[in-house]
Amino acid sequence: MDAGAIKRSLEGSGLRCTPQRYAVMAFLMQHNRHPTAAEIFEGVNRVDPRSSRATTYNNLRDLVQAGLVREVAVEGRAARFDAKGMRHHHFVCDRCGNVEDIEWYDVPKPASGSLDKRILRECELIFRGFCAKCAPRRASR
Amino acid sequence: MDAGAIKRSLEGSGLRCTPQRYAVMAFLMQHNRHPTAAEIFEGVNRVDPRSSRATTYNNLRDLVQAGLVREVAVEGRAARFDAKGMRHHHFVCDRCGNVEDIEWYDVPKPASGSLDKRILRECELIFRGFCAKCAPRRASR
DNA sequence: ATGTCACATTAGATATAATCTAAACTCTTC
DNA sequence: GAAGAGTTTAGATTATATCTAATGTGACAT
Repeated sequence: MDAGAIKRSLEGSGLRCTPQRYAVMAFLMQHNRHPTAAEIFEGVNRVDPRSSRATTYNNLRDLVQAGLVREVAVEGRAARFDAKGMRHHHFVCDRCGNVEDIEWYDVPKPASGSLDKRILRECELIFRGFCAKCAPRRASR
Repeated sequence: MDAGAIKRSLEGSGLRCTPQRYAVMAFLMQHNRHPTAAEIFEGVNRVDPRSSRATTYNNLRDLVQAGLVREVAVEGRAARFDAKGMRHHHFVCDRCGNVEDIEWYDVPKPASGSLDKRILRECELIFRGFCAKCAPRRASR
């Protein structure tokens, strides 16, 4: 996705394309490592248009509300974010905590009885285990 | 699960059955609402044997390590916990943030190609949408 | 071109969640 | 009853996120 496309998707969601907001979005699209807010803040400021912490958080909130970014559900302290490109599931490493993408495939819905009156919007799979880097060393813990 | 069973499962995992630790475990077994650490702390102290915050966190960590308790993966600030009884999936309400259980059913594993060198231990589904209480009011947001 | 208004950004203060520290306590075993 | 591993404690500290109030910015009607 190029610069114009990011701009259009922001404006299509009723958000101005400010340098700070653009930078957050662009950073997320280049990194599919599911960075934390702190990493995004740092990464965005390593380039140039210095953005404050509050702005980074504001923009992440706005982007999530606009549906352009997803907050990834993982246990652990800091929230992690993910540009909503291709759908995918997540793999969380028990040892190093990294979150990786797993190719998307459809998941069977629960029986309508167990859903009850709930309205289902989406679902996501979380796998756990050892990532490729940690698997060989899994003895130490 | 009665008092003796909790005691036995703690000791079976090499953990002493202290009043504070017992209380955390018992609280989690009575509430399948996936309380946060703060709620557990409060709930445990509402009864009696006053337990400090650090102890509550220590015990939660120990119980998770022993495999008796699961830390639930949800986005949002505070970690949530879950006594590992029957397996189940989770439903997170977009509006009120509550986490509810969905009856367990088996989930197809990813193609071994997309797993690569990773070692898979378990997987969990997270559904999102509106819970039964919020579904009728879903317009306001 | 300029006044205005909604939207954005900022630094720093504040709130919230989790962990650390060092001392004290409590079993169990000898 | 001394010793040692494991546990608990209050309070300090760190990490993460949000709030505040002032300022900046751009679109648009006049």
